[in-house]
Amino acid sequence: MIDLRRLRDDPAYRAGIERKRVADGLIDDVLAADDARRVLVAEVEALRARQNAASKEIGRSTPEERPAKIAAASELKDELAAREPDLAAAEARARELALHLPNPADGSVPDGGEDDAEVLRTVGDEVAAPPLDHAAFGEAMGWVDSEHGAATSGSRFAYLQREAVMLEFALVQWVLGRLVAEGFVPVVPPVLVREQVMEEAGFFPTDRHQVYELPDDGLCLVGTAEVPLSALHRGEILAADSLPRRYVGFSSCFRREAGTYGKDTRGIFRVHQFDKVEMFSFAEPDTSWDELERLLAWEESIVADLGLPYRVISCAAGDLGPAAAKKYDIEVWLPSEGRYRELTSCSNYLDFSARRLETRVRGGSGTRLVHTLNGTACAVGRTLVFLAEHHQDADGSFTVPEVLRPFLGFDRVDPPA
RNA sequence: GGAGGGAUGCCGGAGCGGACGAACGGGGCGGUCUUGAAAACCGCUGGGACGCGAGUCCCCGUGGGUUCGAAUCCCACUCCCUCCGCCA
Repeated sequence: MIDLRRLRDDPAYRAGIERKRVADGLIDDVLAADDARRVLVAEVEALRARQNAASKEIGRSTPEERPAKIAAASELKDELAAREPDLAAAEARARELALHLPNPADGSVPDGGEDDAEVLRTVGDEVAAPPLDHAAFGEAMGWVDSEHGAATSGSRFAYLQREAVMLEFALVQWVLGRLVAEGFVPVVPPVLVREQVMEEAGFFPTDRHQVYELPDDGLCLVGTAEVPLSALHRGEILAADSLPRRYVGFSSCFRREAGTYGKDTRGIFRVHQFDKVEMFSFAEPDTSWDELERLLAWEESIVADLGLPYRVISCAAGDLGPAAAKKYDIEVWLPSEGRYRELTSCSNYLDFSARRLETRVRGGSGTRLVHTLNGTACAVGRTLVFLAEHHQDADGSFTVPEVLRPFLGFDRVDPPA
């Protein structure tokens, strides 16, 4: 949820929203709805004040005076009751419209869409493609069974098998261990959450089409651990000296991938269900930009230690999604496609989701909304995709990245005979 | 799944439908006293909306309802506890 007062008063704030390409007139509609709301708030509250005063007087009156005063208060009550539905309607409308406005893009974010990201740095070499692409390799190794996955659950589902499973848990162990050592609290969160949490975390209504819902129970399958992690301190006021609070969540993630027909259909690059280790920070408003850089640094070190060549981009305004004010993607070179593809990302939401979740900080200059940030520590499936190409040897075997070896009983995997 | 009990401020814990945003205790903050500290004593100590402001309004798990008036009565929901049943 955006800050309506700032939208009214701060032209830069409004400009940040406009850079995200919102529907024509939506901003003005929101402002108009909010103005209408405020007019009614003033009117209804004045009526309520009169009614409250009248009622209080009854309590102080003698029994003889009461009937007349009750009659008078009754009239005020009816007058109030006649206006209240208008206020409720105005509030609902203002909120409904405002929910569709995205968090403004930060000033440092480039203009444009998907193709306008700014490349910040490139690390490692753009190596040539190995004999097999990730999908063919996964099949050859007996790691990925998409055929039976599709038979059981439909397209974009797969059975992950054999060493790939061991690699998954090695990755998770390694990444969790590293981040716990940095002070992150490890969490296995619920993956089914209430619809309300989806809205408060900033995903509904804008991204609703990407989410699996279980209407009988009023629950949704999360697309990332970010959702339950952001709701962890819902309605709480955190002590300033307890920040930043950093959590690292492991969860399965479920995404409908609507609108991606025919895109990335090979292998497990893009599937409906995958596991992910996700970082999440609650930070003080004054230092959240530093926190974003820290998340990025952790992500880079993880990708680099896996031996993957990558580049860091700052996403353009139109590609940020509704909640992020700024987002870095780490894109890894995918040899079989001859281009960089997204592996991880991190974003600063500022107070956008904290406003709906009502998570605040107390201390210093009073009580303020916290800032929330999130970043991918390890998207397992996609990491396996890149490992399959970068650690595939000429003879069709697989070399285990150095950092994962302590968690596995083997250093390399030969192709099945 | 069945039967009961509960949810109040930072914490504990009161609260006959009318002066309750809320007694009392603890904690915290400030002050007096003291060479310093402790003790004692005094004061302060929730969040949010609207407004330039004075101020007004809302919040006692959540959402409705009854009433001139609800922390207090009614309904639904959520969560917690106890007992019974079932279960990986």
